Amino acid sequence: MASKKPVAVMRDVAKLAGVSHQTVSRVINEHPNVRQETRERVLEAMESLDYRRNLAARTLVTRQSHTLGIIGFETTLFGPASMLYGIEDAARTAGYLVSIAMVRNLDRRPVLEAVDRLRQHAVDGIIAIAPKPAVTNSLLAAPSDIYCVAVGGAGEAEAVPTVRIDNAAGARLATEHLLALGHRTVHHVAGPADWPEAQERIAGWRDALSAAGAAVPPIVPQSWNAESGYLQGQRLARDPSVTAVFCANDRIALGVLRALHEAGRKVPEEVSVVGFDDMPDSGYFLPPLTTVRQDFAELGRRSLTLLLEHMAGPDDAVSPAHVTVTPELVVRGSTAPPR
Amino acid sequence: MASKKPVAVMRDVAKLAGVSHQTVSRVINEHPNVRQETRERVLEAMESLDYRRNLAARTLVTRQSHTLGIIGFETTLFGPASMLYGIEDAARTAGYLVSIAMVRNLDRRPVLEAVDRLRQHAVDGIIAIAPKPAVTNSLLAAPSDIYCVAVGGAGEAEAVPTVRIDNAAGARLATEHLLALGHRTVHHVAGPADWPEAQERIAGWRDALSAAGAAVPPIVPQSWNAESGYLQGQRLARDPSVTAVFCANDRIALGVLRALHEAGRKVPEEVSVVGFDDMPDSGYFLPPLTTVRQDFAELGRRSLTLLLEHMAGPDDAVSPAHVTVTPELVVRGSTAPPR
DNA sequence: TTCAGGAGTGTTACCGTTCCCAAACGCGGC
DNA sequence: GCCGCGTTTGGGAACGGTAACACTCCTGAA
Repeated sequence: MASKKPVAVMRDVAKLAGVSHQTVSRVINEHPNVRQETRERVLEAMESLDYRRNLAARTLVTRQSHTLGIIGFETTLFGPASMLYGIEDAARTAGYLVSIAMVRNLDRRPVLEAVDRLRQHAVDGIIAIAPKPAVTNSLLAAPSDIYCVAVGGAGEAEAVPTVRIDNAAGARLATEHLLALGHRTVHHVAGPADWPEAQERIAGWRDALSAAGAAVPPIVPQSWNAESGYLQGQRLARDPSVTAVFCANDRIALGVLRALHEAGRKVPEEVSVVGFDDMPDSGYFLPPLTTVRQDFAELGRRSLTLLLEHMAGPDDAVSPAHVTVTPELVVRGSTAPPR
Repeated sequence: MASKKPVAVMRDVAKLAGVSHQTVSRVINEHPNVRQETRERVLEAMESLDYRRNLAARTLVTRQSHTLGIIGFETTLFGPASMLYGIEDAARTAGYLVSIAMVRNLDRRPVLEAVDRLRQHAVDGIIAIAPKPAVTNSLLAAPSDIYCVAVGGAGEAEAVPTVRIDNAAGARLATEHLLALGHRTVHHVAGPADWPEAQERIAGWRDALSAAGAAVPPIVPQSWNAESGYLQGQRLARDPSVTAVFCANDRIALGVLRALHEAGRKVPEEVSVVGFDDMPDSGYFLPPLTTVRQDFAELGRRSLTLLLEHMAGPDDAVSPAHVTVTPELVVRGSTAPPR
């Protein structure tokens, strides 16, 4: 075998180029005061030795790992996964590596443990994809020498900078679309009561109904998944006065569609349905789902920008502490005027 | 403000405990030769100073970062995202942090760049979630001092250790289920031709048909998404002899279901449909989808185990270089005997 | 001619660990 | 009482970078 590889270090490069290691350091850090000729000689030496700098050594002295930490929850779902993707993409171009620390539940303990784990690995900043108050609060309790940003959450007055979409506006968009089609009111299948995002969507829906003078049907907040949509859909299907349903996300909408179908109520002829998220295949539901599109990847990118700005100089406050992205209505085949 | 925090280092702990830094090091590394009383004194000092060791310094000298790298592709999809989740979970309990490097396409260049990026950050090993030959080949071209494992791919004789599911067996399961219901043959909507997993599913499907003496209909490999399922579904819907369709994944199946529905062909009464993957909401399709379940998280966990074993001692070859997980048929409402 | 100042380079210290080796200590056997 | 040996402890030297500072040139103004 003998796949000996005497990994080249800075001294080797320096020796080969006939300069001091400090000059090599200056070259890789693009320090201006290096003669062009010297620089080239060093670069050549680096090339021929296949040199790459030891980031651990650099981190040790600079206290910057050029690594960002992400705290994630249920990142198997499309939304969180896309945010992760967006963050990683932006981080890469900004010269950062991304490390992940997932939490199984959103209690204080696991979140703090995750922060701690990332901190030991000297991450320069943390983005939390876990939009519940418990998480942002835990973030606040984290050591203050580390920069944190939360993405996808809600809450106005959080002390932690946040990137979020305007859930209320999205819900209004959906509700107004249905009202404009001529529905007398719009029912809502809400997300879990303890998620701010679900609350904001409820608020937006309620606002739109009130503004139009429409009745506000009761809601029964449950879960984000298709099953809870199915269960609530069965209830709604039994009520002949229901002609329009706004679902807190696309998965719930999928369950509602199935319940309506099984009850023999045609969509969109008898009942219109709107979702939220615009998952990859929502356009292939039966019927293709009208929904509110969230640009998750954009959310991820924005959160990274926000984090980097805060890291650069927290006092500058270049961008506001809370960034809001506006969602967009995508009209497909699941909505129509009432008969 | 003045949130000064003179982070405690090993020397501080040593001083407080009245020992040398070396003894502190022995305590945190659980070296046996430390007197019980001394150990306790040191632990107490660590506690009171809120000491945590500087991993960069440790990495510098041990050349082990206790970080694992993951190369991912399209990790917004449920499958890859779940594998990532499974890997992270297992890595955490094994004491590793996970860093991710995503690639936008599977050419050699981006993959090698990803390897390089991870290597600079001194990861101890790499798991590639990107099951195409181009990737595993690139992995082989990577510097040999780093351990690599591929997950979710196919290929028997790869030089890179692999964890995969038995796609052929899964496809056979699906096909045999349909044949057992009484269908004369089974049509297949395949995945992209250049994915080994798609090829294996084709092979399994073909095997099952041949074994039963059934005709083997032609296939038109396309993509993994609902759209391509929809397009192919429209073609199949026009052919009245089609009574059973096996789809290469659940998303394709969703598209096929929509095409059949639009063509007025009832599922499962007129046509049976089977998917592959068992995505979270497949049970709420119209009708609920019979499918082949892949345990993605398990795949992730296994790949981590394999990697750790190889890192511990490549010669031992504790477990075989290629681990195969068996999928499972989940029967729901989209399959029935032909009329 | 002298001197200030900046560009280009080298010298040395230091970041916080772990590793290597030696020293101090305790203990049983001669 | 002394020696050999194993346990416990400490003192340096790495590890591979960056930061601070000093030193040489060279230029241009006084």
